[in-house]
Amino acid sequence: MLPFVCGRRTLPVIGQPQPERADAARNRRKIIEVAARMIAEQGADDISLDEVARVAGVGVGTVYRRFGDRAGLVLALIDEQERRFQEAFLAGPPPLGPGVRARERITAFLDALVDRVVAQQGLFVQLERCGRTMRYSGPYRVHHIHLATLLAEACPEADRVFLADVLLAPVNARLIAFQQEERGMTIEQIKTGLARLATVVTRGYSVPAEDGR
Amino acid sequence: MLPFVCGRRTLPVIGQPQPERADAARNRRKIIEVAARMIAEQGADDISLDEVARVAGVGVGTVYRRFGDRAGLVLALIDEQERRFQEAFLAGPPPLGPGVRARERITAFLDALVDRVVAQQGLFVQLERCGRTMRYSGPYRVHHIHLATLLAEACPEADRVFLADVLLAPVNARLIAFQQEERGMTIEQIKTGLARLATVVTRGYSVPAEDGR
DNA sequence: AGACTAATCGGAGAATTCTCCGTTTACAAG
DNA sequence: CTTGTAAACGGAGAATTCTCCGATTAGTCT
Repeated sequence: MLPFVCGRRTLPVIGQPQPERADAARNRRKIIEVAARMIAEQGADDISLDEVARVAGVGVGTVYRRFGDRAGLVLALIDEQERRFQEAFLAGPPPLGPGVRARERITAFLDALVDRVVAQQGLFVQLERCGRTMRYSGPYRVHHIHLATLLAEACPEADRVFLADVLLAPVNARLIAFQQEERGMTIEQIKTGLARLATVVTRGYSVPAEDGR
Repeated sequence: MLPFVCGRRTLPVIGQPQPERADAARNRRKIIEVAARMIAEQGADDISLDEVARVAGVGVGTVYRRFGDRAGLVLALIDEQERRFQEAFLAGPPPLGPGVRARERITAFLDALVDRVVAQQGLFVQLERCGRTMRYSGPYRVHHIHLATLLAEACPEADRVFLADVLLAPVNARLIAFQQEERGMTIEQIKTGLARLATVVTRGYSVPAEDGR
């Protein structure tokens, strides 16, 4: 799976990445368009790549050449909104962007991340269903680095790499769906819970644990 | 998927659950045996149910009749060890079983759960790959109730239902695999991190959050 | 323009998951 | 032992994901 395809283009052996050929770029755009429309109409499940290819007027091989596999296409669709989100928390207005203390930004980030996941819930669920490492590729790594950086500022004592994984773990498309459907929780309740968690954690890690661990 | 199959037997319309017919029980056992052996030999990925059926000497239809789908078979294999684990934390010796204060049991439980997931890591990963609600079925619910009960004792102020989800979220086969392979963490480090998290959280939730949330 | 080459195209087909349904079998009642 | 019937069997086949490779085309170099 995904032997050479990475992000937008095939990796060159060495040197400058060459642009995609015109027909390839056209097909990429067309496939993304069609897939996005079909998902908007009938949900992210039950989308067969065969059908996407047929509607887009290309062969199945082309879909797989462009995106590697199902997860690759899903990730491409996620990436569209992801870029905007990343800009918001990296350079947008506070409290999501810089300008306030780290603790506040952590809460704002988790809050926005919940919205982010809910906005493309079906796609995020698909991402987990697919290729095995996709869950922790691309967007996850960016979120992790960002959160770990904020944690370093909020509680320097903590193991920020592990703690960032911990805080990101509950912001999971399937868990959120489960909490909504089976526990009857609202998004607001989930956000509130995460905010309190972040407060407790950032505060708690500033003092050593009682058993020294 | 899984229209009638639930746990070990087909649901009767009403009244006492009837035992499986002899041939059905024999096939169930044989399929589980064969699947377990194949997984021990070649890993949990790359197990085709067609092949399991062929080796077990039954038709594919039988496999699906017994277990509903791939996830059902995976869950059945998980259940074998799960029962022992549940006995251990419900009625076994402390600190996993009863006899010490809740905080200690929470740490012991997370510790044991990590071992539990690692012991059948491939199967747990499969479980997430498969049917969409399987991740939060069976074992998860039991773990959640147990942890929520302990949390109620350790920090009565907290929203124990949500908090239990939060503490269970990082004990995830794929996340652990990712932390091991890509972050170079050891199981020991993960356990230590979770223990500290549990300490911080149970301690922190005993006092109200600063912003009142 | 013409030709060369490397990238791309596309669909047939392999592998896999799961469904359907005609046939067979267990087992309980007479 | 026979018979009735509900349950189980099993394999053909539908649907889907992904691979392979001969045919085609875009872009470049004379």
